[in-house]
Amino acid sequence: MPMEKTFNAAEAEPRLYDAWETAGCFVAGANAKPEASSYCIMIPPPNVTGVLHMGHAFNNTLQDILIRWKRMQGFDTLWQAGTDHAGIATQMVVERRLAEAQQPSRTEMGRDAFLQKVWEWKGESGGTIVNQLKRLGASCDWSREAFTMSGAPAAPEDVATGNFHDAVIKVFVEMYNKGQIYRGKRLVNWDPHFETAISDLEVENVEVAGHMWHFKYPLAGGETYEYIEKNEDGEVTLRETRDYISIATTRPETMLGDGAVAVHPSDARYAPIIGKLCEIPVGPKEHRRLIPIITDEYPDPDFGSGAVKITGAHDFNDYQVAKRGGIPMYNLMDTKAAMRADGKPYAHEAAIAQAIAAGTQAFDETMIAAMNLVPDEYRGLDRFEARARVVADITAEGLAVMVEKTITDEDGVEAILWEPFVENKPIMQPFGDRSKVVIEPMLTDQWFVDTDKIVGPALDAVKNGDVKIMPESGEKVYFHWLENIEPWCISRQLWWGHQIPVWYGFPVTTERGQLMLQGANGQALIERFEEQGREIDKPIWLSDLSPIDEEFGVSAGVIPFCAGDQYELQKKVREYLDKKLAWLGLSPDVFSQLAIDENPEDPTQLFEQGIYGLERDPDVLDTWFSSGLWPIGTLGWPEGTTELEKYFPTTTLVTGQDILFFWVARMIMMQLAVVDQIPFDTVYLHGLVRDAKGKKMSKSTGNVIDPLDIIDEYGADALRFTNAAMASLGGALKLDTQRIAGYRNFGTKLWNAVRFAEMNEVYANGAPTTRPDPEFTVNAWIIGETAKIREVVDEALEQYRFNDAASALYAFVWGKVCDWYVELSKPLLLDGSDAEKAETRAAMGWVLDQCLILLHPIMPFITEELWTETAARDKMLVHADWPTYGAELVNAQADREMNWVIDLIDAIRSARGEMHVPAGLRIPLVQVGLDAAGQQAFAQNKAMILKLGRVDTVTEAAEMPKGAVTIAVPGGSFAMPLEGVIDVGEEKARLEKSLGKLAKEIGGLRGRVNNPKFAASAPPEVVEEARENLAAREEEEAKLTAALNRLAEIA
RNA sequence: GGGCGCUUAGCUCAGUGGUAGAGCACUUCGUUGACAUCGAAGGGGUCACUAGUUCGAACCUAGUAGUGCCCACCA
Repeated sequence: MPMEKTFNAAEAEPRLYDAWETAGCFVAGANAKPEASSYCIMIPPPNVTGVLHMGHAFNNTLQDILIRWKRMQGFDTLWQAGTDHAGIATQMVVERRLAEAQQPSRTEMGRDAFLQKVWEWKGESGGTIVNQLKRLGASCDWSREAFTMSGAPAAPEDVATGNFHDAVIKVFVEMYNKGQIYRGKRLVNWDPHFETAISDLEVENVEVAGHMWHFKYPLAGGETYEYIEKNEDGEVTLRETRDYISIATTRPETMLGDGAVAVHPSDARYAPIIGKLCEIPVGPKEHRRLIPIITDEYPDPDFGSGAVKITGAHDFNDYQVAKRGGIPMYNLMDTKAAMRADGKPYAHEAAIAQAIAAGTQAFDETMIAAMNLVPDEYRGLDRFEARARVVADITAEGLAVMVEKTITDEDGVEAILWEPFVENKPIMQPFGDRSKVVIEPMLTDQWFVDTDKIVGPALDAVKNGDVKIMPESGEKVYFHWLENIEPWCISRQLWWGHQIPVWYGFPVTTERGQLMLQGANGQALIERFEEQGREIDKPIWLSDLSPIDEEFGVSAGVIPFCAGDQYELQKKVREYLDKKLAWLGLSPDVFSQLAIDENPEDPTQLFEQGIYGLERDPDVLDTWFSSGLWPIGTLGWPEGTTELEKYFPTTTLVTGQDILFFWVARMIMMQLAVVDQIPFDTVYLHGLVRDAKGKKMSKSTGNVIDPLDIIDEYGADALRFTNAAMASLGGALKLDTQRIAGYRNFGTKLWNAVRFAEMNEVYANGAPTTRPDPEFTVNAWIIGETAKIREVVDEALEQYRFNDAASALYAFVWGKVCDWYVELSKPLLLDGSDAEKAETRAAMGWVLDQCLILLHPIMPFITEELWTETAARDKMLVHADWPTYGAELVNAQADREMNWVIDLIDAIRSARGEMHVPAGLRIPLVQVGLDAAGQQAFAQNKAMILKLGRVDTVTEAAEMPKGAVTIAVPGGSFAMPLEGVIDVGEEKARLEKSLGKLAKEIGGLRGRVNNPKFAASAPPEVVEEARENLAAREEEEAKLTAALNRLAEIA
């Protein structure tokens, strides 16, 4: 049965993928040669709720090319598959689904029920992206599919195997114990939509139209001062008596939390009022807060008024100033970024704040955090509403700075108007990358990785070349970020994620003076002892903080106990109690009954619920903290698995440059911090896949290309080939469907070349097995060409130049095999001798097999189909041996001869075309003065030349016939006597055009060859090449000039 | 403000010192026994600009002009 004319991708792809998977072709170590070295790629885990987009398709195509290539080479390969739990993204999706289904909200159903829902959703949708990756042909080892939340408490066994959770927890505990993780109250980026802290990287700064308002902060007690402005020459430009200080702000609502006004110490304008108090011009008049005017290096005297209000709890700059100056930082907003409505009435709070500003009231962090300085009338307002209200109120009171404005009415009369000074200016505003709402700097307790402590080895690893980042520009970006790295906020106020393994105890004292450590639920440790009938003989004042508490990292009166499991936790609590009792001078024996329960009935439950009433930190870890452990976590760490032994450190990481900081840098840091090894040798970074015009794909623009639609329409191979062809190092990735169609056509071309072979009995005796030792030039030539291309492909892939590999294969298969070899073989296969037929069939079979092998990593489906359909094979193509032949297969003589033949056919065709010889017309050819090599080449390939040149007869002549079209070849000339068919003028024009081109080339070549400095400085082979080139051009020029002269004789 | 790129044919892009390339688009011709998802031929480029280095520059250096991305605290 003859083959179909085209490859049916839709039918074949699922069938082939299934066959590979069923046969276990992708499992770790499949097709590995004995003693093979390992080659491992970790998939960048897509979000478990995700669907495949073009970025995934591109990224995974490159990984698959590498892994299939290495697998065929016989390496012990592993492409580790898996998905990421994607904290915020997944929680967002599930919450939205609950809302759509009109089910109780997250907060209504509570943490456990909600997590149950998330796991259900994971079970439903988690397979989606995996199946989509399979459609792309990704040859991951799915039997090892990992998940970043596997092994977490409450993880249903059917949706997540493995134990990533333990690795994450273990790392947290180890880093905590090494002091690389700490907790503290810091100003962090707060996302009011998700009500969680986020890291710097999750903030997008966007320029938006904003306003800058200018307000007067009146000096306390009606004081005045001489305000003097001078120009550069020191001349006074303004002098007036002021009873206020002018402040500019883009965020008036934060004025409510001001702790001071700062000016630069060198700013003479404000020197008279340094240390005085001024009034925040908002809120009820009788309770206006007074704040000090201080100096700090931060304000720029040349910007605005030179005076800056300091709101430590709502601005990152102000935070630094406030810390330096001991200025209280009043938090104004709740978790939704609405103005706080809790706490005591404003009058009460303001009075305390007043005392603090006056220096008569001591304060600490906890006390400040509890205070609500939002005036009663603003409480509960959204921050933007509050802003409008504050502006309106200040303006109404006349405390806005006013400016003159000249207006002209209809009659051309000018009038001067005073209006509030509000500048319209673009400001950079921070937005949450997921929520898209304005991020609020918030003062909260969070967990941080002390990146300074672990960044060094990560920098060194790239600097000394242990880890290579490609393209190289990525290394510069990497260095720049790591050298200026900030602490990494890793706690998130979410529910979906790895809950932080820290339990808190509050050392407190009861009325009886005996309670020592309790959780938030009030369950008290001491009561447990009393239940057990043990009397405490004297009161224990454990609420007194001690060096012991410091040692355990007390923060805001809370003692954290970080532990990876219940035994550790019990031991830590016990250790704390023992030490504290000793410090108090009590016998540890008091708590001897606090025996560590080595064999609890249900340890998990005990652990999860906390022990002894301690409360577990409700927060979860940043998703990137866990994905930062992807390399070791998926290989089974902390167990010393054979996979870990074999595949770690992994080989290549292929990922988008947009997650260089999020993921790549952190993986390097964390792997080095945890196991003191680099996670991979090479990082291949690529850009964002864009549309044909270079625009970012987005739903709103409507230019999103769905890879699955592309696969449906053109097949996975076409998409993959396009991806490979786009993947130049550091190149732009513009996806054009026309291009995809072109590569689909390429597949069809290959298909039909094999179809031709099949029709010509190439596979009649089964699979092509051995490479023939060719007698005939055309076969020797194509075998040499194949050998060259194998070297090119390997070299390109070694250097991650996917586009070079793809375009070399394209040019070879289409341009050499199909356009020339198949055509040249036709006279041999159709009319040749038995020997010619047999050898050509064998050669063609071998060459096409090589094409399938070399193309397989890029186009796995169509090549596998052709491989298995043409003949019975020992192995599937996916496991075929990758060839190693090279230059030794190139036959220089055959090369020369075939190139001469090809050039001749080209010249005949070109002349025919330009002379408008009808395509169907067979013409006579005259050969003139051909040298021996030419004679031989012509004679040996005569049938091909006649067929492809559409020549019917060949004669020899001593001289060029008149009125003929001239074709100059090395070693002689040919003529096409076409009197009556051709136009003499046209031939003249053709020759002149060729001569013109030649003259230009010859001019350049002569200039070089005749320049003594060229001969002296250039490499000998370059000089030699130029000389040969010149000689050949000159020979051609002479022939064409002679032809032109002959034409002149006629005309 | 800092950093990193980019500028080559109508379009999208390769090309890192030695005769300017590909695909698509365009023009002409073609139902030649693998393929019209095809074949043959052809047109089309001061390699952004300027100045250097070099025997020789699209490529190296410096600057200029566009343009894109990342980072950044100017209230």
